[in-house]
Amino acid sequence: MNEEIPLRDQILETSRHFLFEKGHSSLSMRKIANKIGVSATSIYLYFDNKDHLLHTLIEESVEELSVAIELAAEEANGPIDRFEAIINGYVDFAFNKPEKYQVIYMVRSEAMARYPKEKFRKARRCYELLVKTIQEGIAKRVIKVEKPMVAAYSIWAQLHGVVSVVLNQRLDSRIDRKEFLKESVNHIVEGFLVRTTVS
Amino acid sequence: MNEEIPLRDQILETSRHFLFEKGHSSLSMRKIANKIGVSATSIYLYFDNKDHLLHTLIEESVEELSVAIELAAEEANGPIDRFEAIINGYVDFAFNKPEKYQVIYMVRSEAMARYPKEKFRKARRCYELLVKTIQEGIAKRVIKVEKPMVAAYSIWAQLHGVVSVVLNQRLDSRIDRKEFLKESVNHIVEGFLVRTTVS
Amino acid sequence: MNEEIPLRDQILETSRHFLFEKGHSSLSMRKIANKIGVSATSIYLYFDNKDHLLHTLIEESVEELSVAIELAAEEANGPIDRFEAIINGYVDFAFNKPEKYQVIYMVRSEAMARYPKEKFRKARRCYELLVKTIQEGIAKRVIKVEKPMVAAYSIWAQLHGVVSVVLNQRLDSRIDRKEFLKESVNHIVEGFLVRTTVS
Amino acid sequence: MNEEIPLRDQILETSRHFLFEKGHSSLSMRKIANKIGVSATSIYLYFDNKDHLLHTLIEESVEELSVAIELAAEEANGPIDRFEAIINGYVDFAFNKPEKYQVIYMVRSEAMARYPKEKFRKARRCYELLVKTIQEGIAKRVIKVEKPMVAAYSIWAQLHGVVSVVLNQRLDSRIDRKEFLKESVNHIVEGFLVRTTVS
DNA sequence: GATGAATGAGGATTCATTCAT
DNA sequence: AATGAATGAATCCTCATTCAT
Repeated sequence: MNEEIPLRDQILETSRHFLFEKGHSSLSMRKIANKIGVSATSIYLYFDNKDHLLHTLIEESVEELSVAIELAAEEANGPIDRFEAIINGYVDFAFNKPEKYQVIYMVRSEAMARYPKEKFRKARRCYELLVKTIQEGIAKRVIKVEKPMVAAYSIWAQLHGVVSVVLNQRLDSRIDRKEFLKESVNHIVEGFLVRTTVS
Repeated sequence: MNEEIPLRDQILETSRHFLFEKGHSSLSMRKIANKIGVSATSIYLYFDNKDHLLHTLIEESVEELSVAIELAAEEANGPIDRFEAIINGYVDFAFNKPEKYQVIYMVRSEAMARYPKEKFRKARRCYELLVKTIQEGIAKRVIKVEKPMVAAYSIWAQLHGVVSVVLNQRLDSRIDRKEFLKESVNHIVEGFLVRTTVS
Repeated sequence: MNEEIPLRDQILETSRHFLFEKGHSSLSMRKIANKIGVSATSIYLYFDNKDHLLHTLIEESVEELSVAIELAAEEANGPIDRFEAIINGYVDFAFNKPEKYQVIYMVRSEAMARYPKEKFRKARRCYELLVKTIQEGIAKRVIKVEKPMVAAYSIWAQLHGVVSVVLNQRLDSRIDRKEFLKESVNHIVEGFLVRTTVS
Repeated sequence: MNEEIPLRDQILETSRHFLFEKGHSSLSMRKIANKIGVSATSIYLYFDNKDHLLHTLIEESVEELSVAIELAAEEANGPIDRFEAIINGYVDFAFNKPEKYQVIYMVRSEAMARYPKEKFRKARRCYELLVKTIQEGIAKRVIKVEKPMVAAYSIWAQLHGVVSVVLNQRLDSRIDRKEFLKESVNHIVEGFLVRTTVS
């Protein structure tokens, strides 16, 4: 591999790759090391143990997703614009960096159980941004939602469902990915917006 | 464990339990056997190997979900009723038999790659029921959808997203499960129905 | 398999087949039973254990080889004729019933260590016939050998070497089996015979 | 065991020992490790798997036998001398390093089927040396053979038969090993040599 | 005669991790 | 900063054998 890239990053990158391609249970320290071309011991110079590696993976992905969404949101004007920016930011991240996106959801219970609770809060940052945006929309009467928190979580959950189906290749082969995605996101969003063009 | 229950069923039950609680990668033949209180060898009397066990698990869950949905659909009158029955059937199954529901999605790529393709088709049975129901609804002008197949898949994906969030305990603790679920399902469904009570 | 054949014989036959095709280490009671289409337990109705089965296998092969050679020897007139009959009997048995022949040599030390010593003596029956024949030949001045016992063993060993090479498929592909065999046997025998056609 | 000897060599040595004493089917990675006093895992630091270990064993034995014979052949003058040197080289190797000799023939079909074909060719090196020597002998009219290739293979097969009988302890206890060997080799060789001392 | 259910021991192999260098 | 050697525990799976029926 490219020798310019710091080993730590190579480890994270390779881990993500394995996780994405082969799933959690076939991620092994040795395989990572072999793929990179270093000794397995070297990984321990950067990560205390496998859990630490996995947690770092999650943490960095969550952080990157948060930043991506925040960046997208910043450029938006007005709540509707920002609302859509957040959703598109989420979907775009998922498809542009699927390996990083998957990490957030793939590493399940076992590793998660040992994941420091406080770091979960970070993950909520952009969720709270969504809640705030919805509340603004309500105030400006452009978004129609009863419970912003519930709506925000629901949107997130639905988006995740839609994105997962595509990324996990569970989509029926007769359906066009892009069309499916556009339609689905549209459907998720539309119910929340106040119809401006009533005849 | 209860000695009345056939060992084969105990194995399946225990496997599901492990899968649900600890995730795919910590499901081992030994652990299953130990939990039940039999030798690991005994499992091989009922299943050729771990793959066979996992595939049986998936197969039975898919079958049970299909039957549950079909049963719910049968009792319905008219496309809208049936549309809602299918969706409720799905959600109810997920919450009444979460371990069985999870199995369908949890056992990922590795094992799936070796899962006989023909059995996937069975899984589509209730998906096709949904498509047909939507098409009927369109014919009767009670459902408004451009591409029934895309819509059906989208609904399924969104439902799965919503259900997963709850089952995986990723829901914000301040949000009430039931409310979240009701609101979400409502939101997923409503966009498709032709508004009958327009003022 | 043919239901006419007694199970005991089917077991022996199948065992020989496995031994010949796959070697000693992949001969398992279950595989034998599966191949025949009975339960593994059934084998124990006819054989106390695996050792007993193997020993029976050896014993029957040795017996059959002995009988074959004795039969061949009986028909011969005079020591030279009988000498050649014995050798041809050995070689013919090896090639007509290779699976039975191989059994005699294939099942090695481990099982042999537990093989009742007295049964080894049986195996010597035709060896002693050879010794006696040689001695007769010496008496009649048609065979020229200093130590009949040594010669007999040597002949046997050389024949086994030659036969093994062919049966184990270790023969160079450019060499014709039959020619190799004929030449080799010829060479082994000829040194012992008194040249009758000396000018 | 001696701690001076590299583990890799100890593994090979111990494997040979097991193979020789107990036969192929009771050679297990664990047993090897236990005998040496290391963990079974350690073997995998030097050999990819059991096959690799077995193949290495064969390869090294074949190589050593080849070298031994070539060395013996080099010192000889003239084809007859060399002819005998080769044969003696073979027999001497078998008796001086019986464990290494046995390896060449003992590891049968199963493992052999996966043995890289190209390495078989190496094994033929000294066989071809024998062929060449016979051809030289024919040219110089000291060896009388019609088909050198066939003869070479036949000699090899007969030698192997004789050597095996002794090494496998199948020799009648009343027969002296050395005498048996000397007589046998003599008998194998003599037929090929042109009688120089005709009266 | 024959079997199904069950098991303890052992098979090869992989794993995360440690330690001395 | 990096590694080679080593390991205990775990993985799936197969084996010969037993026992009740």
